[in-house]
Amino acid sequence: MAIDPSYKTRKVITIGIVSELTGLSERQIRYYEERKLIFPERTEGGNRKYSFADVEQLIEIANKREEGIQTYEIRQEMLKAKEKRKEEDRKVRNQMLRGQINARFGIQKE
Amino acid sequence: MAIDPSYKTRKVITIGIVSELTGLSERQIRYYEERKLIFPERTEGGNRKYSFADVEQLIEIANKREEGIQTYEIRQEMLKAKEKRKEEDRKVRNQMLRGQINARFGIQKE
DNA sequence: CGTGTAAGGAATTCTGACACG
DNA sequence: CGTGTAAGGAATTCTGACACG
Repeated sequence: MAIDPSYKTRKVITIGIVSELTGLSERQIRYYEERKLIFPERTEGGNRKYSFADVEQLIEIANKREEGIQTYEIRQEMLKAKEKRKEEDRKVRNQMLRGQINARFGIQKE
Repeated sequence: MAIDPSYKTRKVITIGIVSELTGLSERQIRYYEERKLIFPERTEGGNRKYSFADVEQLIEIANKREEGIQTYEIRQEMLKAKEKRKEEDRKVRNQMLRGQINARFGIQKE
């Protein structure tokens, strides 16, 4: 969740390729960045770099746009989903912590 | 083995990024292609596109070059390894075929 | 053999703006 | 709001060649 240089999340694809992969115009892709729906990295020279995860994200955005959903709403949904993931993460951490405690001090029934 | 548009094998990375990822110069990367050690695709405009698998391949090549192995030898090793994979594949297919036959006509012991 | 480099040109990408709506 | 486009410039990539070794 912090150090993940995997194939899916490494930002290595230039905008032209992303355009081909998604069917979106470069204009659209840049605009969705402006609306904070996507967050490419940059090369030294300033060119955008995307990951496969970004490509998938863009395809989802394209689908929602086709349904007439506005970028602002899409952003709200994304933020909501992010909160949800955080909540899930918190629960898992608690579970694990509980597990650690039980392992050390024995299992208290009830 | 034929239709695999996965993150690992999709050719989507330009040579500049590959250079950063591998630590090799663009000159070296192009030369290894000339020596048939790597096979990028091309954009419409003629620019090279590599996959993550290519990047890994290049790193292996770089390691072997550091050991002083010549590109010709590296190519020979690659071809040998490829033959080996084909052989393995052939065996697996035979196993599966045998399985099919047994499933239909019963298992002949000995 | 393997790699660096300068050369000239072409493909790619960038930003800010105008347009339409 | 979301997208197209022309504009000018900068970053990226391409090929073929010369150099060294």
